[in-house]
Amino acid sequence: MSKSELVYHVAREIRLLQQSFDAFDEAAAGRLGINRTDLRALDVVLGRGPVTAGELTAALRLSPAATTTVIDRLERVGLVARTRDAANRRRVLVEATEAARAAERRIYRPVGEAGLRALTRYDHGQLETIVDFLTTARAVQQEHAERVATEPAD
Amino acid sequence: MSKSELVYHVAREIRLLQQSFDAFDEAAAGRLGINRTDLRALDVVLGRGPVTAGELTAALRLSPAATTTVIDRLERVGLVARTRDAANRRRVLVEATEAARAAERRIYRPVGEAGLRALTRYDHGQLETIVDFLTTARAVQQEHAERVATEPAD
DNA sequence: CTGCTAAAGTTCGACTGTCGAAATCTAAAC
DNA sequence: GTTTAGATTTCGACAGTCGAACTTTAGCAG
Repeated sequence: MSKSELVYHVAREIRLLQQSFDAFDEAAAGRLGINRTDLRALDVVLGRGPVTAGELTAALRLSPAATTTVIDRLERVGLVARTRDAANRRRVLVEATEAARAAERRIYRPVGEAGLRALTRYDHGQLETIVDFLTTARAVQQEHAERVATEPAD
Repeated sequence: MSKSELVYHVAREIRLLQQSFDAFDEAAAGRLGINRTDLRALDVVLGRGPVTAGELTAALRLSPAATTTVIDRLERVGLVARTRDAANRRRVLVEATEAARAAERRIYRPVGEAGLRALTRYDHGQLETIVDFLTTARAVQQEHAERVATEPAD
């Protein structure tokens, strides 16, 4: 394959990879009977441990009002528990339940392990190339997201 | 950096890359004054040329009803034109306007070019590694999306 | 032709997720 | 002890999506 063909493939594969992540998230949300926003919230809670409602608001970039209902929904299906912070009773702490951690194991662990296994196929230099590529791609993407967001409207 | 550190970085960078794509789409939608669904629809129309409402419904995985309103919104802001197919007057053809193509040039072309430039830094073998990585990652992701979607509920 | 059935979109009413503003409850400052 | 500020929730309104019913057009059987 020529270099320009490879470049074309990279562009194409990136799109497909995005779509496959999307499909995975959709499947995970469906499996848990929750929507995508709630899944993102659960991800944050599972990843960072007990978190305040305010932190969740910031992490999800939602309004405080919306975050309240997100927590309500997750609590109602038993994936999250709400407790008032003993040290500062204005705060609400949101924590993943055992059911949520079990779901995490069932859903995310297998794909994580498969990912790691797949990466063992690459040698050290190849992994460096991959990391470099991912970092560069992200930098380009962020730079242009910034440009598009700030550019004059017309 | 050790191999296991590199593997860790790959996982982390993938997450960040996803987020940066998300941020870019958000910025693009904001710039055009439309929502994310409408942006996806516009993407399809720009990419495939004139498309029927039914094809759009399939591509976006929306209901026909929702697709109608997507087209309504895009038409109202002048990014898309609706015409009845002369050959089969039940069909509605949706076509990108010149304004939409101009927006595409302003928003997407610079990032596309930057992406291509960035890829020229890699030699042939490195590009092969990158393509292989992307293809593998997608395969893993798709396989597990399938698993999660079909697995028994508990 | 005529009438019937299927196809492609649209309209309508209901529901869900999100928001801004006002309200509630708690902590801190004076 | 009253006031001010902080964290979350409640409330009313609005946008996006859906399923079901409806409209228009095509294709076909008689």
